[in-house]
Order: sequence, then structure tokens, then C-alpha cells
Amino acid sequence: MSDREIFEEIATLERLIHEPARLAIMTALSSVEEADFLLLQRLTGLTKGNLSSHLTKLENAELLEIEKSFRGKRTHTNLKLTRKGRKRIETHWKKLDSLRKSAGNK
Amino acid sequence: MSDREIFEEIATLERLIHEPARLAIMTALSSVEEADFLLLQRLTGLTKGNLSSHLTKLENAELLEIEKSFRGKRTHTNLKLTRKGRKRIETHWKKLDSLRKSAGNK
DNA sequence: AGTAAATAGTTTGTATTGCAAACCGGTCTG
DNA sequence: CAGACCGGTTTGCAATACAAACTATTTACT
Repeated sequence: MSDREIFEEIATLERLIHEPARLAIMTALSSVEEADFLLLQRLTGLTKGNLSSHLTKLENAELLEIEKSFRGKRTHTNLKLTRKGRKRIETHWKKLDSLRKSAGNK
Repeated sequence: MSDREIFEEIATLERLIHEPARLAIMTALSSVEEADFLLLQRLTGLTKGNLSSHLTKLENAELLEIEKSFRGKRTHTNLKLTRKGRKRIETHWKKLDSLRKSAGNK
């Protein structure tokens, strides 16, 4: 891939994943099987409201699944990446890598 | 740095640099002394309008300098990172790195 | 000479969206 | 049983990224 193509590709990076909060969410989730809402909130430092809306966005794009269940009497929300989601975040990091490398050795 | 801190930091990444188009611009510029408007446009694939406004934003933040001169009879616009800018993009990449790594080995 | 097209950008308008804050249904605590 | 806490969702607004329109000069064509 030429430099031009790499830079051009990065300039049109998928905003959905690239957005800082979601990049953090996706990356955090990619390292584990699953996590719950509160763990994710602690990890990212996001407010509940914003975490919630980011998760909904990722769910709509079918990059993660939101599983609600009961733990004792209260609801419990579990998040996990879909296969699609796992692939996307990997690919995204690869793109970032190649952008960085192409800048490194000129 | 703990995982929590890393993810939290990434969630609040500097949007100014992180935005795909500007990340491409900054990264491209970081690899050279300077570049002109058109080279940058070719590299990033951005339209003139958008490139222009991104550059202005980066200039306002003092991350790069826009030098206009005459080449023959027509104006010529040259871009180069400031010291500040050079530092910022480096730091940014380091942050991204540590985010990625912290996800890798869990 | 006149006009069309290219060069080198800037400005404007709009639709999107990220964030904070308000809200909501429950549960636990004194 | 009033208030605090838990686990979120919804709403409202301010910021902004992109496309499209615009400006101004220069070169090419006829």
C-alpha cells in the first residue's frame, strides 16, 4: 500500500470506532470475554449517560451485544463484542499502525 | 499506569489531534520538514475546503504554522509543525500505543 | 480580445454527534 | 416511609466535520 493510500484511508477512518470513548470501550472489551456496565464505566471514566449512548450506538452497528439479566433482584447488564466487532477493532488498530509506520521511515 | 487510568485517558483523548483527518495531517507532517497544501491534499485525499479548515484549526492551536509566499506570481502555502505540534502528535501516538498494549496482555 | 478551465484556496450551511444534565424505575437503609 | 443509591435511558444543546458554494488569480484556447 502506498503512503498516499494509507494517509487517505486514515483520513476517512471509521468514526464509529475511532471516537475516543468508543475506541476505549472496544479495546477494553476486546481483551476480555465480557464485562458489565459498571466495570466498563470504571475503566473508561465515562458518565453513565454517555456510556449508555455509546453502547447503544455500537449495538446498533452490531459490534457488540447487550445482554440484560437478573442478578438476584436487580438487573445486570453484560457487554460482549460480536465476531464482527472483534474483527473491526483489530482492523482498526492495524490501520493506525500502518499510518504510524509510514510516517516513521521517510 | 494502571489499566483504569489508561482507558480513562483514552476516553478523553484530545479530539483536536485524534480526529482522523487531522491525525493524518499531523502524522504526515511529522515525517517531513514541511509540505505544501497540495501535497497534503493528495496525501490525505481531503477536499480543499476541509483541508483548509482543518489546517486553520491546527494553526489556532499553534500546532502548525501556515506560511504563505509567492512562487512566481501565484501564492503558495507551506505547512510545518511547530515544536509544540511535533510533541503533541508524538505523545498522542504513545497514548494510543499504551492503550493497545494494555488490552493485549490481560 | 474574450471566455473557459485550472489553480489555490476560504467561507458558508447543514446535519450529525458527543456531552452534561435531567429523568426514571426500582432497591436498600435508617 | 423518606431519602440515598443503583443501574441505567432520554433529552437538549453546543460544537464540528463535511459538502458545496464562492473568490480571486492565471493559463489555455479560438
